[in-house]
Amino acid sequence: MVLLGENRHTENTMPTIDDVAKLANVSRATVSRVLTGTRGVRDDSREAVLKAVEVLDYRPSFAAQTLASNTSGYIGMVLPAHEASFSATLLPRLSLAVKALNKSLLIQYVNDENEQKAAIHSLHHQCAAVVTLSHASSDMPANVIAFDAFSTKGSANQGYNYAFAAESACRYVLGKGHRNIALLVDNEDDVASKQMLEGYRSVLQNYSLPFNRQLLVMANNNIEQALLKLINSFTKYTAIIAKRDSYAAEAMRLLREFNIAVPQEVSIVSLEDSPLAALLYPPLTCIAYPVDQLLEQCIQRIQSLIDGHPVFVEEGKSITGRLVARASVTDINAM
Amino acid sequence: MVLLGENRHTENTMPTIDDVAKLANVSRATVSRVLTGTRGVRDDSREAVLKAVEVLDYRPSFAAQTLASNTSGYIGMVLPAHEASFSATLLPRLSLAVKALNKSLLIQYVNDENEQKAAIHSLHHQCAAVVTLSHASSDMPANVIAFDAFSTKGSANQGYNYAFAAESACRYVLGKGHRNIALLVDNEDDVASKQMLEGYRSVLQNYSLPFNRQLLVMANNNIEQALLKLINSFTKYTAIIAKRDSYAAEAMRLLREFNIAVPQEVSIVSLEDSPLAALLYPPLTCIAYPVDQLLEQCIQRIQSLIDGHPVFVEEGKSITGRLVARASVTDINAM
DNA sequence: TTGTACGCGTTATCAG
DNA sequence: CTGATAACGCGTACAA
Repeated sequence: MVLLGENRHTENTMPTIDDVAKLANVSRATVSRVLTGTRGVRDDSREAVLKAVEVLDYRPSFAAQTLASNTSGYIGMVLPAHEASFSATLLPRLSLAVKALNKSLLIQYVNDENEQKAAIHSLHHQCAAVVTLSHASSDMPANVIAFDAFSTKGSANQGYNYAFAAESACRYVLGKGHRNIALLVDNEDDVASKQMLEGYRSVLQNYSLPFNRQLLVMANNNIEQALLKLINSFTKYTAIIAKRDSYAAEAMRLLREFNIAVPQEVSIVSLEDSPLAALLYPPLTCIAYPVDQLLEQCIQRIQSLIDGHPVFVEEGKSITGRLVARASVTDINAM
Repeated sequence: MVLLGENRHTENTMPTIDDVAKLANVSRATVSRVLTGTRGVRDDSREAVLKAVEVLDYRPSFAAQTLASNTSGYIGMVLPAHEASFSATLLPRLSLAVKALNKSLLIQYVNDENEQKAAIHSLHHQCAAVVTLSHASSDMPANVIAFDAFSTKGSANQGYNYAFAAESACRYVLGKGHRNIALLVDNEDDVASKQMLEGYRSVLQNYSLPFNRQLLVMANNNIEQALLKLINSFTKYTAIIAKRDSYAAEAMRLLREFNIAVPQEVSIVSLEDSPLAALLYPPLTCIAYPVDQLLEQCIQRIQSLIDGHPVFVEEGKSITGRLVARASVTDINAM
């Protein structure tokens, strides 16, 4: 038997600002000043302080800082647990940005919408800003940012529009001669999924094509089952538009098991374009989700939330996905 | 004495424990007691407090709590940015566990080992525990946990042993008749990669097979280039053992481009088994990285760090990966 | 330029 | 069981 974690004899004497002050022969205030860089400090004092900091390996306490300054040092982030793979691409960059702002990233994963609301509620007091995935309800506190929907009450159509992306995907496969297009979304309540459906239907209407409810498949946290239902139905489809790469990947896997060739018999487009997309076989055509631009906007928003500046949003600049053509779509006309 | 609350007219003020106390006609202390459940409180007082909390939508400030209680409410986590996809599988579960412990998860991504050290250093004072990926140096503070290597100085062989996993993978493909096995690792300095190499060499020795340096390929953050070098060399190999699923996936992609069939011409095994593994074509055989067990150990360790209990680790129970046989390995003998 | 004193929201301590 | 009061570590007017 091995004993781990007997830290009782190591008295956790974390050095305080007073220790530094004492060692540098100055007052607490001076130490604080050189660390925060607020006011001018005489050079020798500054050096003495810095040296003392070095010697003691002193780090100011985040907690005490936020408490004293009345301005939270935290940026909160609440994420759906099932979005883990996606949020992973966000996290490193957001973490970096947050560090640049001299703040700390506080993260909480949630399983459903209720937990999400609760988490946001419990966090938004403690944080300078809290960003969350998927559209926030309209009654959210002022300092919560919905990552993919920045729309403030005044300005509509900001943020990413899944309807537009779905439209692009539709038109793309339609241009390749496909007329029976299945749509792969999350579930009934998901706002993005609703938007996708909207764009999908609008394009169908434009092309005077009928809407077949059988071709609308909702993952509902069990993409395999949902896909099996589609495959087993005798509905005809030659193209699939998936909300996520993982859905597309699962579709590929299943189709392969049923000896349905991609893209010869069924073409697939995704609205994500994660690293996964290029690794699949065949490589996945995407309307790429514009993480970079969204991220930049998000960071700007955080910035503005921190220092009170109002957000500056260019009106015409809506964010749209880029088409990344790969091999998962075939041209029916050319066959 | 009754002080009328004239502080309510500023809209941005979040309710404090004093507000609750006033509304419930008790003292701060009582409020704190019912909220933390430390001491018994008369029923009517308790109810009054709870009601007041409800009315004001009061949430205790994390910062103030950690400051006052001298026991940090944070669990820190520092992660390599390039491990994003992997850490994503960890985060949700860890977040949940942390919530259960009534603590908050503080995350920081880093780009290299120096940043990692700095981050750990800056965090470990503020946090009850900080967990990090990849092996921590031996001189780490007592409250940092290396997720995949729990070994304290005294006890060897705790945590996950990549050498053992690599051995398993080797023996597996050797059993399938492969004799020329390439090894795909991160880089020279990575401890896990070193372990893999160790296991690899030991098995080779066991089978009296020569070690060919050409078959050792290091990704060095550019897996594609590294793989190309292997492919372009005229070294013979019929099997590849990859540290990560993404490496294996990239290998599959590249081999396909060069018209090398997997698994007919080259078999592949990975030491990870992420969701990606089953989605690839052909599905990827793995020595599965035991996230679940590691996670459980990690959480126990955090627990023990929090409440000072020393943790008991059963000596014989070393954590090993499970073989998940899929289609990416072929039996040469049977061909 | 520097130091003093106070406040931030909470928990711990001690007295009733 | 409850209530005052003292920490906790730090920022910051205000005074020197």
